[in-house]
Amino acid sequence: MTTHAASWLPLSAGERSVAIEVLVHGPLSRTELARRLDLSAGSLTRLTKPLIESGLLVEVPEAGTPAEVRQGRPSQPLDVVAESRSFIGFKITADMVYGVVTTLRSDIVARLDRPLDSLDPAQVADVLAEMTKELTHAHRGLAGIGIGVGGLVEDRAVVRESPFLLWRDVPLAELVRARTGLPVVVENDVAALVEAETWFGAGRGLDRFVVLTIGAGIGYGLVQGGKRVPNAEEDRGFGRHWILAPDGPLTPDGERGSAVSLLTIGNIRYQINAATGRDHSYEEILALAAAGTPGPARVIGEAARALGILVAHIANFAMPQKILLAGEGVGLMEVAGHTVEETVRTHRHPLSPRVALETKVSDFHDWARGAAALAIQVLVLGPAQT
Amino acid sequence: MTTHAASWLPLSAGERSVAIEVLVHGPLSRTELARRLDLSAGSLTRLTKPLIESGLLVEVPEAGTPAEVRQGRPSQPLDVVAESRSFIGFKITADMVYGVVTTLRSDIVARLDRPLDSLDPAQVADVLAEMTKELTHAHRGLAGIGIGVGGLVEDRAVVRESPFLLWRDVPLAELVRARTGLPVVVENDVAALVEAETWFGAGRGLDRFVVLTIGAGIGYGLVQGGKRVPNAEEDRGFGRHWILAPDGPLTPDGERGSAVSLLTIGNIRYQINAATGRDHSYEEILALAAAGTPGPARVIGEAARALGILVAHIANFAMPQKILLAGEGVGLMEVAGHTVEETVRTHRHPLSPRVALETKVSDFHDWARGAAALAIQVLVLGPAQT
DNA sequence: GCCTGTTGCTTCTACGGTGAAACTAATTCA
DNA sequence: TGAATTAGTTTCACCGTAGAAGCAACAGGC
Repeated sequence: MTTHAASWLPLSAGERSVAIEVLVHGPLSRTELARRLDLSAGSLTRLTKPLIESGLLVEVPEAGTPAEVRQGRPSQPLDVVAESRSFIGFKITADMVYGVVTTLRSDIVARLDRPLDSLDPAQVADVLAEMTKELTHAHRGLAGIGIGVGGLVEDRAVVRESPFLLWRDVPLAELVRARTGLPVVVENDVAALVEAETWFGAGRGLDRFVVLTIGAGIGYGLVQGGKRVPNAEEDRGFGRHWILAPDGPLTPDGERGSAVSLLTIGNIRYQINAATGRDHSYEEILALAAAGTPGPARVIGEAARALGILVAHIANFAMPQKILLAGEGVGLMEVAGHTVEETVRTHRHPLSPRVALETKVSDFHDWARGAAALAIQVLVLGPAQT
Repeated sequence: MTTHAASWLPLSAGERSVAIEVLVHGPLSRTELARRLDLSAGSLTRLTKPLIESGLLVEVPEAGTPAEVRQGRPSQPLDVVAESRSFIGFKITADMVYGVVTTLRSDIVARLDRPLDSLDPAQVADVLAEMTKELTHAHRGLAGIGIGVGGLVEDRAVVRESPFLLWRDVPLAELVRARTGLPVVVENDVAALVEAETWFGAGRGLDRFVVLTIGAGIGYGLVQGGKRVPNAEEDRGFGRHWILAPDGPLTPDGERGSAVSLLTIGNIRYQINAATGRDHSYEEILALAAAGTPGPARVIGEAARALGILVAHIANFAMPQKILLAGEGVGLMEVAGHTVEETVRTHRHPLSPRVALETKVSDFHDWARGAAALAIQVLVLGPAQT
């Protein structure tokens, strides 16, 4: 079970679609795969054989449902050998690198963080290489590295511009590849999270899907036809000009009443500080709001209504089958989720279906996991597609 | 050149893609087609041969550009014989039926309107059959009929519910087919317009495309991956709950400050009437606003700003490559287009690309043309796909 | 005028992926 | 124990495709 990643890379189109279907949708029998992919039973025997021989798939002993007793020969589900390959994901912030090791299924099996003393690209690459080395000891079969960075990334390799890291035109993928010898994929952090959720998370199998992240900034990712719509020009300037409440608060960052002003953690803290003169953490503010303290309750209430309007707009105009709210700043859903849902309702046609809204408070390891998922994609699909 | 539509219907997947490419993107040489469809030159010879033999395609004598002198054997462009088939499109309103005859290219070659005395389905079908008969005399090779109806349409055949026509569960396609013997496609009018624009109009060849219609109501059509996203549940209730100006006007129809209140023809006239006590036509109001008359100028200005916000939202969240404004109520673009564009800009990130906005004041014949285009699609693609 | 280079299209052939049908395998049920 | 049922395999014939070679039609240089 030692790795030689290239051995299963040259997959034919048919094999690839089988691999992806099993990878994303869990154990599936050949018959079920034939149904889903619209192929004949014979083709499935042919396509699965090399995948099993290469060790990517295995026959598993009939997934858990002995309750359902059916007549006839029992099916023989196939599953990916999730542990056969490992992937590393990094999320780089201004002062820390967060790292995870995941399986082929994008399950996190290890975490490792490291402070950043310098933002010099070479030194950052050194840190990543050291972390990789450390992780290699514990996890065999490392097949690739994914790196998520806030900023504009080109060709999944070069950081064209990152205001947070003060980088311009840094060939990060090459720097890390040279130090580790592993294939490296670099991507904008939001984009990576969106891809990961599309393949392995809330957006699994969906055609139209939106990820909205709230944290230090606002992130927006649109998926259609199972593919993320690229939006090269914007990167993370999202939400600065999405005016949700024309007479909303004025903050240091973002237009008056914009999504950024109303929803980002920094600006919510700023509003509380401006109103009370005291500095509170985001969690404290949520707790105060939940307890009914007037100031925080007002700010959080306003944020919830703004979020409701935002979600309604997304649902009305992009028509996704599901919207995922992610990031560190979606805690307000717990405190004011009902306000959000109510606001969504008033901004939607009564006959339109309820918006499938999923909330996932994510930490930096989730962002790192997103980057690792990208490495999985590239390895399975080959560098070309996606 | 007489018709037997079925003769070229059983197209293979390859032939169909060639037919569509030529149909939608004008005369193309075999080499150019090979490039676009990613096929070999040999395949193109094979695929085009039966299409030419069946009379769907012809070789045309090198399209107009003698300026461009290239070395080597000149290419031999192929084009559809647009006149080889005719299609009828109908748009049914509460008091009129608007009809057009189009070519395969969706060019209108004739128009014919008829008042409706009764809304009884059978009598309406009688009128349509009569009009069809009349049109048959002048235009040979009639291959199909498309019908656009405001309301909810199922399976492209049955009008499930139309508040305008007071219909429920009317099998209109069957009624008309039985009377004419021609294949009939029924569709919601906005959906038909969207399809037509996607194939033959502003959205030609685009992946992501939005049509926003303004008239008696608001219509919204989203196209992704070249396909219209179905939105069965809503039909034409669009925009009633899209709040664009929270303190906007209150009207008989639509929520306060909604797109419907601010933009539809009826509600703009209502606002002017409420303010001045006098009744004006939409065109008169636009003229008054253009002349600077305070009341109309204010209402139209407010409408333009609302439209700008709406367009910005669509651009921000659905990220289309182009937005088409259509319908009878887009005349305000001529009067206040700059206000719209300016408002769009302030609601978008400065680095995001300008929204490709196209305006097309359409009359009822354009709606009928949309329905005819649907008939073309169904005939070329076969009844299954789309 | 003629040769050459270039580009477009056609013909022919070998190949690979596909489904249909016949067959084997493993189970339930009577 | 055998019939019915469902899963998976093997074999084979069939297309659709690309690739190579060849033919066709033009421009440019001599």
